[in-house]
Amino acid sequence: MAKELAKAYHPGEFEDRIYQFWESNGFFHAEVDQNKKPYSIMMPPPNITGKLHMGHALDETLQDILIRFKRMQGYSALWLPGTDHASIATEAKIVENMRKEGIEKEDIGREKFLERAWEWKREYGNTIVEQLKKLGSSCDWERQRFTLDEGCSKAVKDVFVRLYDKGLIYRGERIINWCPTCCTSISDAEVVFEEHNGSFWHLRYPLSDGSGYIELATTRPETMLGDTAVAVHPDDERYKDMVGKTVILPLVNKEIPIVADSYVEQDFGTGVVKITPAHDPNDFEVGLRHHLPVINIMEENGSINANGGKYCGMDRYEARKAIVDDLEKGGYLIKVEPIQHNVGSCYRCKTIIEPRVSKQWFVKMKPLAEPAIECVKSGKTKFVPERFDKIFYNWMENIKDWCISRQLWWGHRIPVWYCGDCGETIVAKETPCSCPKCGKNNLTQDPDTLDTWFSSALWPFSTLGWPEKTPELEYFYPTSTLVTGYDIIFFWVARMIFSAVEQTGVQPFDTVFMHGIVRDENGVKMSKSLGNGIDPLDVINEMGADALRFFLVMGNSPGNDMRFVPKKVEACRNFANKLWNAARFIHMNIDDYDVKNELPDELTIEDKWIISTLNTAAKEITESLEKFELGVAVQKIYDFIWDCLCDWYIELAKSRLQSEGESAQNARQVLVWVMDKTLKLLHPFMPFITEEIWQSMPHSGKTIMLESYPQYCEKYHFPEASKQMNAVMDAIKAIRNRRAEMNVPPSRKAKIYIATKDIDTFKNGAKFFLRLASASEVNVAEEFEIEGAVTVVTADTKIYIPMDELVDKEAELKRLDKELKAAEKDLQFNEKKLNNQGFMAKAPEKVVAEVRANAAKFAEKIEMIKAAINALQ
RNA sequence: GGGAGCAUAGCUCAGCUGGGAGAGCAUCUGCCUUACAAGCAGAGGGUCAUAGGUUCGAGCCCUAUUGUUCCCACCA
Repeated sequence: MAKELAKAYHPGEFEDRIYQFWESNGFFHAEVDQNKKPYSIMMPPPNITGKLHMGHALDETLQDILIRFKRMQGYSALWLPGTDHASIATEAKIVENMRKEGIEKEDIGREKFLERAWEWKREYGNTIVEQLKKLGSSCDWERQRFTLDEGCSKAVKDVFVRLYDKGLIYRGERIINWCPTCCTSISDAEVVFEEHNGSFWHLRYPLSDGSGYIELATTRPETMLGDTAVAVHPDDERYKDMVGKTVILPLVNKEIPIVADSYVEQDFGTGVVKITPAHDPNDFEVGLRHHLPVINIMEENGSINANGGKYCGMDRYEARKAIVDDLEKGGYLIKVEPIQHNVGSCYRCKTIIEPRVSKQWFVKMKPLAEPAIECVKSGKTKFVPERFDKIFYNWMENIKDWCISRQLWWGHRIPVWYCGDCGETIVAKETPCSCPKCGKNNLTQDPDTLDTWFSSALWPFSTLGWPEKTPELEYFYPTSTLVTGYDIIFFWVARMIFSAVEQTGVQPFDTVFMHGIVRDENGVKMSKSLGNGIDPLDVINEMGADALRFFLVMGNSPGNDMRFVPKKVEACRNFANKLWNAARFIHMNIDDYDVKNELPDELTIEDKWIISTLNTAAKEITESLEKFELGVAVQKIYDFIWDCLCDWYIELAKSRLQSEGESAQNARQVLVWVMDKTLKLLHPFMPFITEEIWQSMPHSGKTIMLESYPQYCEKYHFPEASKQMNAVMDAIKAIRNRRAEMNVPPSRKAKIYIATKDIDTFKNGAKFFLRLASASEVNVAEEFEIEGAVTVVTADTKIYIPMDELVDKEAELKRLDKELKAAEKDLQFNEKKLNNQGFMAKAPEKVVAEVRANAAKFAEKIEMIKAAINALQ
């Protein structure tokens, strides 16, 4: 570690070195330790295909702040990192790469494909992890996990079998969302609805008995190939007579019935709906109610299949065109209306999804949802901010069964085998050698894999060794806090809750700390397609990780979105620079001396003031952190460092430091002590700079990150000294203010006369006026008789500055009069309250006392101003 | 259709359980005061969206309204 600090703050020169120092010393590692309380966070595993973006940076920063804070508070703080195999995204990536070589995945087969995938994972899967380190993330890398590693696989199989045995996993022909590009089913949560400008084709289907037509409208005319009925509302007078009749399906020339179903809205369109059970979720339901055949007309890639007759082989949109043409030619098309409607597309590839009946595996959600809701209702898991529990309830209460099978190869393969001989279905954790029913070994495993979120849903406990009862699971589980964005409540948070409650019987985490999205400077969501994303690594290179981290929590409240504003990052960098220079100042003063990091026996008023202020700050910062008010905490520490420590205490200390002897030595010690505590308070937010400075200061211990977090301490509470110091500071500010108003440069010193009842305080503080209020000489007494002076009044003082040539008696009187009026208004405000019986009777005593004190303060000030006016006249 | 958030200084946003409104940036004034011009000392700037209500007291709690963003459901 560097002993001396470089002349300017250049984070790039030490951040990597410090990270290595921490990591190589194992400071991030957390152990089961019965002498400590556990605190645990499971990192939301980023996709192995991912690249660090601002969203990660925010998420990681928040977690790191919490974990460093708790670690310093003495907890055994585990932050377990890992990555997600991201089935669809990764498989798409591999397929894409193979295509460049002219290979399709079917060409090489499942095994070879998986070999490639694992190879890809080995090569690129850790990229994002390495990037996380740049942020200073203090995770326990020794415990890093992967959602497709052996332990996770074991947990996944275990859960699958348990749920199956309980009847909560079933296989069935259902209508699911099909992505023709990814060629797999996806869950409801993975469908994104967007408004599209489409067309509403009005068609006429002729009645079989030749008595006329029935008119209906559709946005997807190609699906008519799979129509198996036409539906009207049972109460609809217009069509009452037609129910029970049949129509001839145009182009297909098939007779299909007209059924009555209350699903149809009479007022929408023509009040008639064509029913295509195989390709529309609502129609599927209608079909079930009326026992209609289900005709699948589509291939996996979205083209029309053999059931589509002459349209077979055409892409769905090509077929749409052809069918509309043919309908028109046949006289079946009445009109085409433009319509705006919502169309679902695949969250990953944006392809318009196709509802399609197919055989898939599902998790029965109702029985799982109820205990999960209860888990949050009872407060076992709390959302921060609270409002997110409503979103959670709403989703959970209306949840449909979860389609978990994916027609992909990269992922957890479904642990189900089918017997080729007797048709038995075997669900097992281990590959069975033979069919338990017929004894033959003609078994084939289900080719599908599971939804990625099925394995991430187990993350809080699968990472700790579940289903084994490991010491880690025992100690760290349930985990303490989950930090994540509100955008994945459904995908992940909700699924972790119901999975944990079902499998482990307890909540997966005590608190869910939600954050928002990082938008660009104009409030637009950052996205690859818009190219408005900002690379956190670029920001780190330019401003430092500490500045980026600080920015990400400053002025941000839980659950709210934020904007990335470069100017603000710069302000945070400037703050780091400020601290850096404060440290350099201290070095300048201590390097030639032997200075201990402990408080001297004798403390001056300014020492007591800064110690007391720091003490209060420590209390408030801790409280804010415990309430997840990180933005508030960071503001407090910013104010303390910049305003209290740098702008005041260091300035106040300068005169003492220039002297020799004990007084200077005491000042050095206080500076070192205060800096030490300050660095610790700041460390969770700005880990790098605090370590770098801390190492350069007198200290014991190996690293600041394992030091204890400053706590409020009664013996550092000095209310009286603080009050006195504040009186002096008020007077200094008032003088500066007055001089600035009169445009007097600081170089122009002047004598000052302080009239006050508190002579001791101001005689004591006289030296501060010399340096900080441009005084050439300070006189303190109860009263002065001075002609033609500039007068400054505070609650405790009346100060005369004889600067004859600057004194304009008229202007001075005017100014004093203005101040008098202001003070009188203040007094009135407080007196009004004191005269208010309701206030006196009902307001808390503390508030009343405060108002009383204020009234007295302003009354005194008024007297001072009046006296000053008299003296001037 | 259901639900949620937001509306505070010119801009971007804080304001924790109700006790006379804050920060950063921007603007203006004066300063190289030997840690820091990535700085120092000052200044200006707000009917806290609107209208009611509760309360001794409301930016904060309640009701309604307007504007805005988002989530869920879904329109054949």
